[in-house]
Amino acid sequence: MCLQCDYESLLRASRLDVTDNRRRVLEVIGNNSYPLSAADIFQTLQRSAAINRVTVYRILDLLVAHGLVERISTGGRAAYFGLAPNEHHRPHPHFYCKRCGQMECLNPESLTLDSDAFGKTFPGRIDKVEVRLDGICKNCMR
Amino acid sequence: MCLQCDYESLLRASRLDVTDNRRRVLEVIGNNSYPLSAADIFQTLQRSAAINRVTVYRILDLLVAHGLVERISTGGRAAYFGLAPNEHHRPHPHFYCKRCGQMECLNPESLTLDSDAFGKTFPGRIDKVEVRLDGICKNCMR
DNA sequence: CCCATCGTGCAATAAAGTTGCATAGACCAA
DNA sequence: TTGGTCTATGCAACTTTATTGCACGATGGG
Ligand SMILES: [Mn+2]
Ligand SMILES: [Mn+2]
Ligand SMILES: [Zn+2]
Ligand SMILES: [Zn+2]
Repeated sequence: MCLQCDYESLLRASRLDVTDNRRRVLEVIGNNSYPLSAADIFQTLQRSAAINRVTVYRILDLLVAHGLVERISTGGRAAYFGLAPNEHHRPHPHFYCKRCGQMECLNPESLTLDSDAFGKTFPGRIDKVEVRLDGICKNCMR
Repeated sequence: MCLQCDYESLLRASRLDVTDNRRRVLEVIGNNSYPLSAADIFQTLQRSAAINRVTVYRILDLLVAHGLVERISTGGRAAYFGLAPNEHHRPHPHFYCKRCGQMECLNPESLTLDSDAFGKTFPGRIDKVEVRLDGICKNCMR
């Protein structure tokens, strides 16, 4: 959940036309405290007003391409989506429960790694560093 | 590439019957210096002797379940497979080139993170830590 | 008004992986 | 040897997740 983010402004800052659907997709992602799958987002949106599944995928691609949303891989098949790191959100690792499929955001301090130093010596372009822990969450443990 | 691994012994040590197909799948994975997709593995195997696509998937599942092979996620849709960490192979991060789809194994020292300490305080079970860098590889850069 | 562009919907398609079912060989007990 | 059971494999069908092609309506500038 991002209380400091104004989603319309975020869209405009990326020079994207603000449409209802784009704002709604970004809101669902930004108002949630953990990343969601495209199916989750689609279902949530459907509850308030009709939207097409393909439109959701296209908007997700768009928001990822413009750096507003981050595509996060899971140990499973579907991608998850969360707000991309920005001034209010530092990059952080995620935990993925392979039993219930819920993803958790971990504290940015909890696991640190010095990728800047590594990037200096790497002979390619690094766009993103993803740290994911897989396992069974607290709820699914008992 | 693992020069120290005897694939038949690895299978037997996991109490798996040694079949031609299982040995061949494990060999393709172990003899390669970077992780491969199921499709890559299937194609490679086809070149030496016929095998069914489904058999490859089933063997991969089996080897992953027994901890001989590691399933590695990419920024894309298909999973990649590499030898699981063992006494000869320390866990290490990977780099995934989103242009050519090639995955590289990075040096275990290159990016370190203290997940043991974190695990102590986490109220769930952590089975695996995956660190992946996404970007464009040296070859695709120019 | 005309035209171009854009956002969206809907149907079809694609990519990656999974499931159901049949069969052939291995193994074992009688 | 026979009969029974189990396992690995193959093949077809299917599922899940995502993408593409095409149509259409809204918008906005000349
Ligand atoms: Mn997060
Ligand atoms: Mn590796
Ligand atoms: Zn769970
Ligand atoms: Zn490349």
